[in-house]
Amino acid sequence: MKPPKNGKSKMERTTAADVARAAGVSISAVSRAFTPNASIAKQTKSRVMQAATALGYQPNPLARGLITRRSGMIALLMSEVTNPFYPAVLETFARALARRGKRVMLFTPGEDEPLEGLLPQALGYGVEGVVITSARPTAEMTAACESAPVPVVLFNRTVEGAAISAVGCDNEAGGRKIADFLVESGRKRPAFVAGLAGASTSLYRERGFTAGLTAAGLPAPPRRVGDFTFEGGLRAAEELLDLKERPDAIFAANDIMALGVLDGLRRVGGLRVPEDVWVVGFDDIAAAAWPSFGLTTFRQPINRMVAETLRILESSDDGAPVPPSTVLVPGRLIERNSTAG
Amino acid sequence: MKPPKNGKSKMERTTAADVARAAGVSISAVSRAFTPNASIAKQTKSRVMQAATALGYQPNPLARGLITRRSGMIALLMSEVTNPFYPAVLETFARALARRGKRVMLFTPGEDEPLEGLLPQALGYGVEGVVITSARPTAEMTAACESAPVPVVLFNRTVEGAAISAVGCDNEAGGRKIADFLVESGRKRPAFVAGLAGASTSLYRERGFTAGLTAAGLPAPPRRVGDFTFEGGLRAAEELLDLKERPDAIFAANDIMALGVLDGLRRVGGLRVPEDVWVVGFDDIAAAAWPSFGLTTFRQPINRMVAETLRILESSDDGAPVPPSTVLVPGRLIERNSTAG
DNA sequence: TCAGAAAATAATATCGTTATATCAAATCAC
DNA sequence: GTGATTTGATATAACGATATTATTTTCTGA
Repeated sequence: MKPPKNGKSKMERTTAADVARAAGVSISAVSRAFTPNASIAKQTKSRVMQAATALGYQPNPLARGLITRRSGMIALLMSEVTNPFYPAVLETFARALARRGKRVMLFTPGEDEPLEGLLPQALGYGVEGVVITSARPTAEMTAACESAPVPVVLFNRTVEGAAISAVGCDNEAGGRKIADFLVESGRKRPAFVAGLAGASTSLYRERGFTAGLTAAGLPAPPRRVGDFTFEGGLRAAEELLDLKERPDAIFAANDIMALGVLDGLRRVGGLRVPEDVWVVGFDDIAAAAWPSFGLTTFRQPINRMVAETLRILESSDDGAPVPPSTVLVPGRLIERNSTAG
Repeated sequence: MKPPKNGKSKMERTTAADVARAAGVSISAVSRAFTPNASIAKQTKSRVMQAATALGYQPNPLARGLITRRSGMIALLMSEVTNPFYPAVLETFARALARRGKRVMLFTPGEDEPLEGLLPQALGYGVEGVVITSARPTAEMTAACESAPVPVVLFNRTVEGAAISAVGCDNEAGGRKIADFLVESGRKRPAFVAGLAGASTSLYRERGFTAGLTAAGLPAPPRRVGDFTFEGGLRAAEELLDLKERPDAIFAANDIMALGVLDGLRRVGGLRVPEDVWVVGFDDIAAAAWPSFGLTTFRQPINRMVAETLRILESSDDGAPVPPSTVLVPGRLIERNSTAG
């Protein structure tokens, strides 16, 4: 049994009152010392701060949040944590917020918990903003978002006609760019692998892709659904190989499916990439750059997307509601070995 | 401009007082209605609940947490979110906690933010427990953990001699098992790729591995450091190929490095796996099962590890401190195509 | 020097809940 | 039917901070 380092092992929390007593000032002074731009004399502030650090004091976010309605937390509603794109998003958010002294509170629905319940819960915690990623908002949810007392931003998805801010990559332009790239490189029979039905990202990427192909005089591409998963992509590739006219290029709506497609073509179909078939993805996750894959893909600029999201969240910081805005940041095509442009 | 759906667009939060008024009872009654095992008449409770759902009331976790010291949140301290093993852990925790009505609060250090600062912050939010994963606790931090007013559990790592609970896979047994497997299959020159220096997981896995080899009369394996990253594994593979005696099997301390090793052997070294060299990893992340890799690996039973962690966190639910315990759950070897046992 | 403005401090109300003490009513034993 | 015991409800005091208002001190300029 070693003695505890300082007198109190299960330490009582030190409160503002303790600091005030130690510094010989009022509690209000302590509060003001910790409030930026508050009216306080330099000398008083330094005395308070000194006492505070000596006692290891820092304001209790709960108590502060109760009255200010600001908890220093941003809620992140995320349901598909296993697609590597989203952990990357999560990390970027966490780091960017940490830099501002804020924290991420993660809300993931349980097994068959509906997403709707999460928003009120998050609001109950007094979060200062809500970011919804990788979850298809339902109609009720849309309404709830619109009347939420804090800014809500959809990340990497949009809801047509709803008054909710959204930040994303320009998916349609991305799809178009990929189509143009394939057409210019002489591909004749491109195919498409979609994600989940109803997902706005998959939808817009397909729209741009198809538009590009038809603009070049090619027919609308054959399509399969891959559910945004590796296994789904693999299955889709197998199915596309059974077509009368085998595709000479496959664009999958996200990278993880594209990797599945690649593996399906090589391991199951016995084909070579890119000699026999080209493969293109969307996202630019880390695995896309691994030598085994060398996946050509459309990079989503996560950093900028996160920065724009935070900008929107902070733009109504003083409570004044701002009109919802939609921001589309441009991405770019990263060519690797799965194509030979 | 469409009118808001219900009377109040930026709705005032409905408080316990509102519900009390509506139900014709005191505020205390409302509180007791929401407290399990509280002394309240069935009839009163149902009347309160009815009014509550009608008004869309639910207790404010902040206010509740302020006085009860229980916020319904578990803090997760995580620094390496990009190794796919950890998002899987994160998701498992989030789902398991959601099932109990609790939430995950994620604390990720900023760029060069020290880990020490996170623990006090988390405690300030009144979290009911802290799980530390993928972060090497320093000495100060260890002390802070020991005197924390809520249970702290190290997930997938241990600190020797510290009075902190820890949950992990039996890393030493895993390393031993892999050594035995390689030896029995006739491998003569196994090598090892370590993670970060000082990481307990890498250390124990290596210890078991080396013990198994020496028990079979083989020399201690040549080793390289791979920093727990794909690129590190790739580099380590290149270096191991330059040895006078080329290894005929490589065990990497985690899967992501093992995949890097695999790719390095194939793409850079021009070797075949498993014909020329065997590769074994540790974790069993999703990518290990992809056809391109087919990585033989030691599966960490995430579900059981999470369950044990929560059990420890909850065991001192009533405030009574419980002695720290260390739980090692067994994993198992998953054989795939990167070995030919 | 002094009135008036500005700045710094202090005192008190408040955020929304639960804990505690108190009291009234209902139940029980004999 | 009385006194002891349980049950249900209420009122009030926390929890730990900030907002607001009131007060004091310091500064400014004629």
